[in-house]
Amino acid sequence: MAKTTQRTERRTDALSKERIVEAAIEILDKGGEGALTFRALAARLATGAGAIYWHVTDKNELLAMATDDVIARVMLVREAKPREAIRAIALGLFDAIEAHPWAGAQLSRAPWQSAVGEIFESIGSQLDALGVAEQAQLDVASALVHYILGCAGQNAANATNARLLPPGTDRAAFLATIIARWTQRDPAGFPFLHKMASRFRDHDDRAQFLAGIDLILAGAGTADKN
Amino acid sequence: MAKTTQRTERRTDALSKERIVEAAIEILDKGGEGALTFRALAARLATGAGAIYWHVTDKNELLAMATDDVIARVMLVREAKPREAIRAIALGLFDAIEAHPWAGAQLSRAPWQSAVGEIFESIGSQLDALGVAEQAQLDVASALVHYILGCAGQNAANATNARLLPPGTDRAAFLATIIARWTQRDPAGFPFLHKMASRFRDHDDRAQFLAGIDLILAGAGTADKN
DNA sequence: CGCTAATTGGAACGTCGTTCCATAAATGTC
DNA sequence: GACATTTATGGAACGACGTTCCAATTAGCG
Repeated sequence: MAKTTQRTERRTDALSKERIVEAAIEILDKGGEGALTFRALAARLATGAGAIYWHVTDKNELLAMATDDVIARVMLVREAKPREAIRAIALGLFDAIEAHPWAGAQLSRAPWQSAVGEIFESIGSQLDALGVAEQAQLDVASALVHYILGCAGQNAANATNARLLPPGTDRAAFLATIIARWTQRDPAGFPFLHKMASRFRDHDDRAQFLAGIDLILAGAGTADKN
Repeated sequence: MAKTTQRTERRTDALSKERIVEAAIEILDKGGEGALTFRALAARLATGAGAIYWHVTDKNELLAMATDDVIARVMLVREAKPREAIRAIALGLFDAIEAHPWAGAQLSRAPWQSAVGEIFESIGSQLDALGVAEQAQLDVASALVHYILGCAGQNAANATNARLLPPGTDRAAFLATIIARWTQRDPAGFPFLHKMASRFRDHDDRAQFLAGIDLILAGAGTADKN
């Protein structure tokens, strides 16, 4: 018996799921979501498109694996205080999605990905220690995850737009354009947007993201504990 | 002078932005996002693809207009109490997205759409009356909108999956499958998901969505006013 | 070495968004 | 009413994509 089931590498440059995902992430980071093509991937790996399909079933699977890969690196947070742990997880996700916007788009588009399961678990498992009643834990975890996914989608869209805009355009000008477009049709009909326009322009995305997390945690009745 | 700039209809079945958007919505509602094609649209309108491009610049624009159209019908809420107004807007959006899942996907993918501006305004303009401090209004409105967009994307994904699954599959089985897939890799590593699995299965999406809204409003310090 | 199964690379298929263009219909001008 | 001009139409054609197919190559094994 004792079949040597041991997998020996065919050759050093052999294709594998890992190498394919790695190359896909590089392409996505450099060129954005639209740049990931089986042809581009095949060119970068110096092979044909058909060979890739031997290791990967789908473009969906490929995107899912790339996203899981990028997100998993961030979920390793170990903070003692539950409140800080949740904030650290959230901020880690925010930074990861800012670095890899395509992953944000993928998360909000396919919320049943295993990465979302890990996010759910990481956040939810802190709620006990935070003092959230067991009855409310699902609601709180779900609200946090949905809020994070919403921000993820928005960040991804921002990055995509930034890629399409002339490179010199800065963020303030971009936001001003958006608000102008929103309010131009009926200037009197958008008092709130007008009131907020200035604050909108020079706000810090990251700080505002965190403010949303704190808002939800505060709503869970954990304002001044932990 | 007095040029008769008055537009007279070319003929009764003439193409127009309105008719195109209307047909697009019908296709999207019946067949989902993947069914909207310029060819399918041309067939339904009994014309050619090129003719559509005379009225519409892009598929993006088409999807944006369809989404704006479907969302605008919902933003007309007029409630006296600000808290109830926000809840009514949110629930209206939830129902609209459940009826037109493709619109949810589009919203979370393109958050600078004018529909999002209207959502922002509708919600934000209630915060004064709700007693939210002006300094916090942007944070609260932003958290609400992002949460809603996150749920929108998730609902859209659910609907798409439901379309792909065998028609008999019910929601409980689907959720059980997801959770099983999430937790199978390392059963001991996902205590929270296991603890929540049963509650996950038979929860009411709409109620949970509203719970998230209330959570954020509670965090804004408006728990027992209005 | 020779056999089988795993793996490769590239051609080919069908579909999509979009562009192009030769018409046709409405409008403006005399 | 006839002609020129703008507005609008519909279908052919282009290039890119995801995916499938398959002949050729290579690794493992007796």
